[in-house]
Amino acid sequence: MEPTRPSQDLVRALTDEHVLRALMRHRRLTRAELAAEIGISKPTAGESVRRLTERGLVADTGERTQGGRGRGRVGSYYAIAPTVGVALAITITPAGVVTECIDVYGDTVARAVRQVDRTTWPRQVAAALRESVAEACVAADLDSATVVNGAAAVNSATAVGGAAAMGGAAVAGGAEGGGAAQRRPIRLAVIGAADPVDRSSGRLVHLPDAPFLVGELDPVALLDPIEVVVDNDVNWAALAEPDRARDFAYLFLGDGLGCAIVSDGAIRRGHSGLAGEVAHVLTTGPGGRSVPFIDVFRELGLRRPGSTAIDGDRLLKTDPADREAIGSAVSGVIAAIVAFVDPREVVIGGTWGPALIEEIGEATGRSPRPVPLRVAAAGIGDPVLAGVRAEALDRLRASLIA
Amino acid sequence: MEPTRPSQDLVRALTDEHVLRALMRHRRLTRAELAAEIGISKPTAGESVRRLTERGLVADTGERTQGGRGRGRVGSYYAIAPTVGVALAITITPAGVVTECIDVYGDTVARAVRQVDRTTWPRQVAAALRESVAEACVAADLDSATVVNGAAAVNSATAVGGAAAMGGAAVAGGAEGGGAAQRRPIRLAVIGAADPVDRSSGRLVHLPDAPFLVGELDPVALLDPIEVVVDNDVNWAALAEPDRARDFAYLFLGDGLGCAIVSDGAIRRGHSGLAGEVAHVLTTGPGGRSVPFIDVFRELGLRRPGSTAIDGDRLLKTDPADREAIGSAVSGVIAAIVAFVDPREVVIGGTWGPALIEEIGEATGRSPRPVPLRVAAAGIGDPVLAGVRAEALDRLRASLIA
DNA sequence: GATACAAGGCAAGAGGGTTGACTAGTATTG
DNA sequence: CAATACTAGTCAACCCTCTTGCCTTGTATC
Repeated sequence: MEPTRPSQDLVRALTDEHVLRALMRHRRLTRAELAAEIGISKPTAGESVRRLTERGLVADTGERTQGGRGRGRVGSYYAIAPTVGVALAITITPAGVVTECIDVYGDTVARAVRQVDRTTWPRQVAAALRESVAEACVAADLDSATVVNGAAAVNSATAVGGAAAMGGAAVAGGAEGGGAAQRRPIRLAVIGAADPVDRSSGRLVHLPDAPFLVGELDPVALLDPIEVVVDNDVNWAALAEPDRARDFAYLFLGDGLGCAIVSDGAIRRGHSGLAGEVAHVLTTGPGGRSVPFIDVFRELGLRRPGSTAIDGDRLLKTDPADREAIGSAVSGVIAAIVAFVDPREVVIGGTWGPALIEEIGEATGRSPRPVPLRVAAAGIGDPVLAGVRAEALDRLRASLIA
Repeated sequence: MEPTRPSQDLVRALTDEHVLRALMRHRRLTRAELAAEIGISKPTAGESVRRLTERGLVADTGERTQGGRGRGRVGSYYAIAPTVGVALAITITPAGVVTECIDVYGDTVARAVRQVDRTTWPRQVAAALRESVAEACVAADLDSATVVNGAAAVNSATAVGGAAAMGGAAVAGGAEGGGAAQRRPIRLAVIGAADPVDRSSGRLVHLPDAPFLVGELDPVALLDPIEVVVDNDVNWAALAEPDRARDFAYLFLGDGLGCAIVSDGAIRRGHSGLAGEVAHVLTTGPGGRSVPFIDVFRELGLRRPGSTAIDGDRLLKTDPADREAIGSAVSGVIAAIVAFVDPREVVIGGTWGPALIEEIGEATGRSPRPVPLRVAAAGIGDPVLAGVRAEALDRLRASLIA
């Protein structure tokens, strides 16, 4: 170790971080533009770009300025090097697995969907996950390969066959870069799964008597060399809510029951990651008896036969009395949320929750501490995937800056 | 504005912060010791001390080294300047008001206690708060004045009469320093009150049908020029728990009901500061009906007549059936805590809670997601005051470093 | 071709930090 | 009692990063 001058290192690191962030925002900038944008001098900007280029994080795009900018010398555009790699954003539901590759700009550069047959999914999910990732890998490699070297297409097509695509060329850290066609490594994966997730292991867990949709799965082991972050889909959906408050709860009422807790601006997961697993909260059941939330649906005969899931379709066809009973039960859960989380608002999502917001609101209005309710934002596309994407982008960017 | 060199300013600020923190830890250090402690060079330490002395944050204590340290030149001890001031740590309960002055080292330099008559407290609390603060101010001023100049004692004794002591000499920012006896300003106050506290206003609020012990009070207005932080006493008591987990809940079961939520290592207060107000959580009441937690005590006839408080003394004399009913009701509340907070453990405190931990534990053990219970640490002295002190110390230190 | 103008590089200098030598001052030791 | 050992603090020289001002380079316009 050389004597290390911590303070000076810190200053330099800060400058480099500013440059990287500016390039993430604007995609490409000349050194002069960087200086103006960040508020540093031109020589400093130039030095930082030189350092970052040496580290492989930044590259000259080859593009030159003169885009009708009038007279003056042409400038060189720099951008984040494509070789820094991508992140995977993955959602796992009973219906299938969706995998997307996103780059540092948040663009989706590849997408793969694997449907799973509902009746046999417990076995197929792991295979679907592997295949979906491999497929997205190939697509992303092709994408970058066609830019650098069209011939690489043949090479990566062979990787379709199996999981070899993952352990081989495209895994993070393996920036061998021997040939002309340098692959983009996968730096990390963020996964949203439609079941409770254990915080420490990242495994899907089956809570007693609670709906269990995807089944036993260990995504961390399946994607082994890659850094993997797994969490409940409801948490990710909450992350995607627009204009979200610093303190709110996202109550998901669908085939499964879930709740995301956002407190002081961040998702709170609890000790083992199971904060928001509402199945066993005591609430008012039919007849005014105190029962766990999930049992309300059993007692009303609304659980899917042979499964732990709630039958949302049949639930929506129940008579007013049952709907009122459900509204009352949900309002009991909301009372507990109000007591322990004190949210500014409660967002109601899921397949059947928004349809019952009238009944829920009426019951909540009668409680001693009413709270504003809101239906989850529809948005475009899958809100879970949107949240997973946002997290993947954040972490991908952070991994470059660190 | 001069051109400002942001990066270098940052480095200097960091060095000064390190020096201040080292002095807070060790109370007094020579410049050579500072350099060794922080890992900076001697000239840098000397420069930082010079800057901080100029800003009035650090002062030469007059003490010299040679405490049997063997041969060598004597060094000058520096310390945080006494004139930087103190913070107030205050607890407000139905029994009275306790005010302590603490310095940057966490030492209590003055203490004042004002008892309040239980039967007439609603009016007297505000007066008691004012008097208690004034008394502590005088004591603290005497303390510092005797060090600097004994004659100042007469001067501050006159301040006992009323709130003038606060608006006058001892208020933060007024570092007039005209005479030789420079007072220590009060930089801030942290208050623990035995009732729900509104997060935005700092006022004590009365939730419908919940126990209300202290009564309407606006501590922020009462201590006006000083920065004031007010929070529920249960939250502060949780802060004082030794070896606390990153995720736990502190359930307070006494005359009032309360719960502190610690998630990801910090106390979570919710949108309006009412997170943990458990009175209206639905739980299992006598006979298995779903009732709000607080109503369990009404139905069992355990609320104090003419008041909203729970009668802890009578509660402890109930028969086994009632105790079991209470244990069951508490376990329902704990089930909700487990669902929304997912704590590593639940700490039971308050006047009667620990006595019923057997019954509570038994009922909790039967739930689908049992959680370890623990009786709140006894500790020495008032746990609430300990937590308030800790927060006051933190904020006092932060106010110097910023 | 002369001119205007922007990108980028070079040289000088500011300001924080570090090193190493030096001074000052106190104990121990012969 | 003088020599010695040892420590606190300072000084001078230097490193590193950033900034400013000037210069060069190269393109577009007049």
